[in-house]
Amino acid sequence: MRGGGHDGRVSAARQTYHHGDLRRALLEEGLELAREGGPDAVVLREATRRAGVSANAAYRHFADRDALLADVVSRAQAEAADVIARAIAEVDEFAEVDGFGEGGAGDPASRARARFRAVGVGYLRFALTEPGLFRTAFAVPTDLSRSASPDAAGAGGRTPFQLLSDQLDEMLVTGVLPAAERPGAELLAWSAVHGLAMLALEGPLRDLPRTAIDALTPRLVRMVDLGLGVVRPPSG
Amino acid sequence: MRGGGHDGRVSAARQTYHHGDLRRALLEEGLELAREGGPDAVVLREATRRAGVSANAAYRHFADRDALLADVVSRAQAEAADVIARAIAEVDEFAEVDGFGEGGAGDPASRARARFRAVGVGYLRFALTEPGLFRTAFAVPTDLSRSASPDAAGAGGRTPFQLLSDQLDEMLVTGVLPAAERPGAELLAWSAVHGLAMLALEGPLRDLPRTAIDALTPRLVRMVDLGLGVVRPPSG
DNA sequence: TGTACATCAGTGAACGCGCGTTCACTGATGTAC
DNA sequence: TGTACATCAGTGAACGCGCGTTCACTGATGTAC
Repeated sequence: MRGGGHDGRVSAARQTYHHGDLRRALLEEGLELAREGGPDAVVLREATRRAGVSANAAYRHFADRDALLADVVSRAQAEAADVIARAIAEVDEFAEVDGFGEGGAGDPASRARARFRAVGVGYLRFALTEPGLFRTAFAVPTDLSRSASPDAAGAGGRTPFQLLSDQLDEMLVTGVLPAAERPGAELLAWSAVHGLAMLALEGPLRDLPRTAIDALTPRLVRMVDLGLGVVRPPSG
Repeated sequence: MRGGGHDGRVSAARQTYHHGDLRRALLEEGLELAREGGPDAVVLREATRRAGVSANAAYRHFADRDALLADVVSRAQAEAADVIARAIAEVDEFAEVDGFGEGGAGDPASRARARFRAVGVGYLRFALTEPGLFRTAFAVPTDLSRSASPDAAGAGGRTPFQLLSDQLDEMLVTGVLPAAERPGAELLAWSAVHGLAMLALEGPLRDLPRTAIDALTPRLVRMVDLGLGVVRPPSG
């Protein structure tokens, strides 16, 4: 309520000459465009059109189109973090209800593994549920490094990368992950889930039915989990 | 020599009214454009410009821009297959020279593993050496399914996917890969290397030095190898 | 061997598209006195 | 409480860009007789 008398989304037909919160409105429209069509769909003119404002009004709030896109990327990353955090939380809830059965799903090591796998499951869930936002968050071709976007954090102020790091740390502490494998392990794990998402979204696997990808997900996170955790390689 | 008196690449200033082999020339220029700037850089007008021909001359040989791009994609995939096949061949050469030392690198199982890992090494080598072609071969966003491109085969008439399949079959035969893990294993392995390549090329890891990616490569293929090969998961 | 003619493979000009961005401007707001 | 004025946040029109694609055309080639 710090602004004027407006609250929330301002509809296309506005009364006042001044918009009141155009910056936020453009960001919101940009995010919606990204949701619908990925990063390339974040078009300045379309965002202003949807906000019911002239095309160049955007330049009062963003240096240029890339500045808007950079902010949209941050928001998309935050949404990804939320989905991943929720997947992790599901593991914990499940364990509390009936997870202490056979195999000892309740011990710290197993919990660490389950949470780690949940990061990958959440990542892929986000990719398949929100393909446009996913590509905006993690596959932006242009150079957006100038903005760096410190507010990319979603769940609990943590980025997707940090959520992944947290679980790897836990695996290290609980003895599931060899210390020698810890450095850079984020990138190895990230590569696997990112690759499946990209192949399914805009790669050669685009025509594969979504159920096939869903079936591959647990196998993929299992592969990463086990592949990272093996202490002594059998050969070479 | 079945055409006229021309041989190989025709230079920009050509003598005859008829080009002689414009289709091939446009394909070659298109491939070069892809090499320089990825799939988006495959621009019809630029290809004709470089071939020293008017813009619409292309329509005598390609239905539209996407038809040209589809053919370029096939060629890019063939180049990828060549690089991968070479990586596999290196393993064999290495084993013949001095590979029969400690650990038994010469036995069929180890050879199968080494060849399998070489597929990933070759894939990543291609991605980092020819980023433009790589993205053209494996990350084309548009829908190119109509062309299907049966001539995407490079080395020995095999596609990158087939080369990968071959090695997985060998792993199965030599007992390295459990039979239950074989179906769909291509996609799991492919995801890992594809993900690292995409993160490094146009994702959030774009600023990571190439040496860092090179250092990750052996760890990644090892992770996949071991993660796929574990028969009995320790938990859940 | 010569010639008429269909076909093929080019040309030059133009269209429409939608974009990002800039220009000179004007309506609304807030502040000093 | 009123007023002058700087500042802020919009407007409308236009520019230039490069693209894919279409149009009506023309030069070169090959083939039937």
